[in-house]
Amino acid sequence: MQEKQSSSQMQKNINHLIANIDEVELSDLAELFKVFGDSTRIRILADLFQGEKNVTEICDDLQMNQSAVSHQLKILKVSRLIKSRREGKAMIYSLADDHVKTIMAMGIEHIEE
Amino acid sequence: MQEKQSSSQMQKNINHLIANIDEVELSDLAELFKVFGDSTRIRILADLFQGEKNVTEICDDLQMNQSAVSHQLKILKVSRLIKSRREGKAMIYSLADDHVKTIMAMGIEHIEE
DNA sequence: CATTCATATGAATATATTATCATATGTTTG
DNA sequence: CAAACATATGATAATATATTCATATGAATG
Repeated sequence: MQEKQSSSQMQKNINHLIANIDEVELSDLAELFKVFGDSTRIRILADLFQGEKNVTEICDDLQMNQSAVSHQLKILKVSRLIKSRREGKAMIYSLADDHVKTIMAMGIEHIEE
Repeated sequence: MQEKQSSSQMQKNINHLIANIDEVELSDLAELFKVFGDSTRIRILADLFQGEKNVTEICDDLQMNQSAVSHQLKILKVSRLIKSRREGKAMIYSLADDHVKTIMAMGIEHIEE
C-alpha cells in the first residue's frame, strides 16, 4: 500500500537514500554529471531543447566543426541523454527523456541565485 | 499576481527557458555540473548527506589523503555546494543548500532506470 | 611560546579529455 | 555504380584536471 508522503518526509528519505548510496552508483553518478559538465555537450543539449535536429543543423547552431560535434553526440548518446534515428542520409537527434530537462532546470536554479 | 500552472504548462516554460538560455549561462551550467562530475567530489557530497563533518572525518570515510580531500573541498566551496565554519582547530563542512540534494536525486533517478 | 594537531596551498607529475585532421562508412541519386 | 552528401571514427596534439609531496598557516595547549 503506497502512502502519500509529506514534503519534509520525502526530503528525509532522499537524504537517507543518498547518504547510503554505494560506491558503484556514486561513480555512475559522477560519470553522468561529467557528461553535463562540458560546454559543447551542454550547448548541444540546449540546442535540442528547440526540437530534434540533424548533425548539420547542430553544427550550424553551435558554429562548430562536424567531427567535434559528432564525437560529443556519441558521448551524449552512450549516456542515454539523447536518442537518434536515421532519415535518409541524415541522422536526427533529440533529447532522450525528461530527466535531462529536470537536471538542467535544477542546475539553472542553482546558478541563478 | 502569481497564477498556479499546470504541470504540462510548466514543462513548456522550462523548455523555452533552456532553449533560449545565453552562452554565458550555459557555460556556468557546464562548470556547475563539472563539479558534480568527479567521483571524489561526489563522494564528499554523499558523505556530507550524513551530516556536517570535519576534514579528518571525511578523509577517514573516503580513505583518502588529506591534501587531495582539501583540494576538492575548496572546489566544492567555491562552487557554493558546501559551506564551512571553524570550530577550534577543525574546519566543519556541510552541504550548502537543498539544490545539491535535488540535483543529485535527479541524477540518481536517471541512472537507476 | 614551543609543540602539536588540523587544515590549506603551491608545484610537479600523471592522467584524462577535447578538438582537429584525415579518412572511413553509409545513403541517395544521376 | 560512381559521385556527392551526411555522419562517424581513429590517431594525434593540445589542454585541463586530480593526486601527491612538501610545506605553510592557524589554533590549542602544556
